[in-house]
Amino acid sequence: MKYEKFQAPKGVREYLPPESTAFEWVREQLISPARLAGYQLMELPVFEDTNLFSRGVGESTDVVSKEMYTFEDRGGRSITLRPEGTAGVMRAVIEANLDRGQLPVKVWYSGQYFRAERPQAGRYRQFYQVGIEAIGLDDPAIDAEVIAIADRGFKNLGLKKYSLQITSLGDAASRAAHRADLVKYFATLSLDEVTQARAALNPLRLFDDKRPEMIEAMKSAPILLDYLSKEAAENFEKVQSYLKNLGIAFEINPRMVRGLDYYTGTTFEFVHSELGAQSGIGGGGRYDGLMEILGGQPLSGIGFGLGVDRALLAAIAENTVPQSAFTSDLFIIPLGENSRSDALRIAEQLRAAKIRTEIAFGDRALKGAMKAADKSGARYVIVLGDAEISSETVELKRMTDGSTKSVKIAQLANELQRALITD
RNA sequence: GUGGGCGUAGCUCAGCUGGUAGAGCACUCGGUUGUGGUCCGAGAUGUCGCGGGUUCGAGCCCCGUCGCUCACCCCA
Repeated sequence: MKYEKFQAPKGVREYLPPESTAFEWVREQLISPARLAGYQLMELPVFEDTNLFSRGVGESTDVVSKEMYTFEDRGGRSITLRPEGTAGVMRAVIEANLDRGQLPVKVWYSGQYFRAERPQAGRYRQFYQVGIEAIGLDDPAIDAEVIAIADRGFKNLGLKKYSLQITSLGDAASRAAHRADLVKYFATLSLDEVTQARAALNPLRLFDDKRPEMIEAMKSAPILLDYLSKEAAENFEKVQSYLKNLGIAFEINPRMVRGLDYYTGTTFEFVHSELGAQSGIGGGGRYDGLMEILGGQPLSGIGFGLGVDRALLAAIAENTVPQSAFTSDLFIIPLGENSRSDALRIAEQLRAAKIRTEIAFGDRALKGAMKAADKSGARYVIVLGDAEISSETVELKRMTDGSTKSVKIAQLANELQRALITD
């Protein structure tokens, strides 16, 4: 009787050895700048009350209207697997009253997110993001710092073929004035029903329409940047000057539209040129009303989410991933049943001394075990048989040149530590 | 959700106009008794994604299904 095999659910991306090493590296490079800037970890649930997202992210977004993994739990609650990170962070900050303490609240997070889309290059149903949020202060210098942290993450990866686009969605007054004129402008166009519906939900979305005739039609549409209030315009100017001073290249893209409704003010996106259709490797922006909408104080915040999967694809495309598979310092080959126990004990002691140690398991011939040691990339090898155990001495073999040296087992840790430094 | 391409050994793939499967790499063992990387030799492995149909006969044709992939859409 043979059992049927299982497959991973559709659209999930898994990282197995040896590739997982690269994934781990990318994630670390992306988030380390945030740690260095004083952002602290927030570890949150992957599922939340469905309303948190429909209210926070916005009903008009595709993310909420057709991409959420929503189900009822055993208590009859409507639960949704998180499609993005910011709403959950806000909920936790409000719930724990972190916004009553010193501001800004600076946090980072990392984990998987879920959207029920058709899978594609760089687009998965479960994907990984790292992100940060700086909550509670509306200071353009924070905007610049947040962008700089994201940019440093990509620089850490060695990426070059990416660009930063920024714009400002202004404050409430700016958007209201613009929206009125935009709707008037749409009336002069003959839009099909679907497009009209999108425009009704969020007029800005038409700027993202990729059909040639729409791109043409939107060319003379009023631009939000021209409607910024004096204060919003000044803020945006400051952000730009800070970025210039930081030496971070950017271009202003007044037609940029983000997929989440909560964005206001400074908004940005990192785009990589070698990734095909799914080119966004990260993005974020300020969200003035989000916290209040979610039942908290009317505080502003800004943050970003960076795509770990896509950043990895970008690093692969630019060939910047280091070849750093795990290699051990010492490979122990026990010969015969008697030496197994000693091999385990010696390995344990060496690891306690931070020496990376592997053991050849199973009943392989010595030749096969040596081969395994060689392939593992181990720098030294010892064979442990009856003779070695009774003499308490092993031949420490250096794999690079095959040379050996007699070493007392008790002295192995010291000897290896010395040898590994001078090598 | 819509459309195109694909699905053969662990991996990369070949398999001509239908006649019941191969290569390279990897893997295991060996080249005399306890020392790797080269070389030589030997060996194991597939319900040809799954289900149904056409046919004397299907990996090759048809339908369905699952998955992968690319694009639309959308976004990380």
